[in-house]
Amino acid sequence: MTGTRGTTRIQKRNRATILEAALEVFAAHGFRGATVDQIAAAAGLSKPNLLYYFTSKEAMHAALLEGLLDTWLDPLRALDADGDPMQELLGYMHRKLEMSRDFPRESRLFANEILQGAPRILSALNDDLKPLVDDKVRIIEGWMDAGKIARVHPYHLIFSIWAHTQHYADFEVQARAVLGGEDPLDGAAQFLDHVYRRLLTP
Amino acid sequence: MTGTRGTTRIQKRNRATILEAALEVFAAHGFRGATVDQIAAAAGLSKPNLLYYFTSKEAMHAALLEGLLDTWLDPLRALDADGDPMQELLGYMHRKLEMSRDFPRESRLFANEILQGAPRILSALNDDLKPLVDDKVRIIEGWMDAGKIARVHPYHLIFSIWAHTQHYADFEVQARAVLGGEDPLDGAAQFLDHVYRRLLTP
DNA sequence: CGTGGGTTTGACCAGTTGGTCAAATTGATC
DNA sequence: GATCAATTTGACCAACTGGTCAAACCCACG
Repeated sequence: MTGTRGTTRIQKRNRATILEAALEVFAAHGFRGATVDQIAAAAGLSKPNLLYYFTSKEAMHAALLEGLLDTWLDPLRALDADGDPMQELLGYMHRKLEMSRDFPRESRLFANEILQGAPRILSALNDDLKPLVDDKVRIIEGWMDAGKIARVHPYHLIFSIWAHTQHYADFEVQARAVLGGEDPLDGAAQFLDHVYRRLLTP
Repeated sequence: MTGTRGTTRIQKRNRATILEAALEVFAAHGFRGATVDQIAAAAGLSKPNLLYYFTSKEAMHAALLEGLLDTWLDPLRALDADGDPMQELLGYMHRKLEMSRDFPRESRLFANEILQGAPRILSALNDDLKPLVDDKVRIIEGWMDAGKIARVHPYHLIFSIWAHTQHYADFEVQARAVLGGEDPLDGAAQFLDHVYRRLLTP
């Protein structure tokens, strides 16, 4: 496709188009539920053309997952040891909540992968996710030792934030049904702000 | 298969065996990711034999989902307006958490269905789930009005409990990776008890 | 023990799916 | 505008999938 030179303008455009379509379809139907034909239709390209840019359906899925975990963890990386503890933790929660609103398809893609046992990103969970969380937990424990925030199990605190934000993205249909059509995320920010403020106030 | 008489002993046994196998496979791979052959292998029966007891793959899935929502909501139904508010709400949370431990496959089956947009149980969410939640929310609001528990958004309080318990069941792989192999549910009960006690104490 | 319904299965089928390939078309560069 | 690589596609294939069916098998009951 490209001899020894870098990527073409066309390549760049088509790769992006394909990944956008693949995200849409994988998020809606899961890996096995998605078909290359569906992705091709969503991308407005022919099936053989997709397989000219990505060697397989697997490759498209892998390309999406590759960047995802990184993006997903960016808010946690931003947790600053030198900031105000309550502000930092609430800020982290709010950023994650914004991602639930802005990237629901990415959230579902991730959820699908974890639900199947994380076969394709288990190593990344151990190699990248765990060290990062361990690092941030140490910061949080420092804040607790200093009496800046109340003492709670720091790992479960993070799980709790993940649980909430993932739930509002992935289970939106259910929450919306219960609320009679109202957008669940409308009240979520205020509720969660209150929950964690109350939990962490010393 | 059975003329006019009731179900045979063999039927009862095989139906149960098949549903058990189907739950295992559907929970692990989702509806489209599961194959009838896989279920047959897991059940130790031949594929045509499965289709003798269930008219289609869809029918097996439907049979599983049918009872699931009911089972899933049993703990919420048990929420007693006449009980002690804090005890009732903490008890509900703990019962849900026990279900995460005891029925992780059912939890994943449910999660898969919701993730795909709840195509097969959306009507049940509106017809059964919503009225039940509405009813219990009224009870909770009564407790808040009476000053027995702190005032929080009651719907989001329920979402919060769902989010936590669903997370510990469906994202177990991730949480376990972060904890370095330790069972996430070990510390969950104590953490959540603390969270909701602190949140709801007036 | 035979008989009739309940049960099981090997062989089979049509539709779908991921992927291939040679040929055609397009685009950039001189 | 000639040339060659990059791009696109129609036709095709092998494997898989859900489902069918006639024939075989088993089991209770007389």
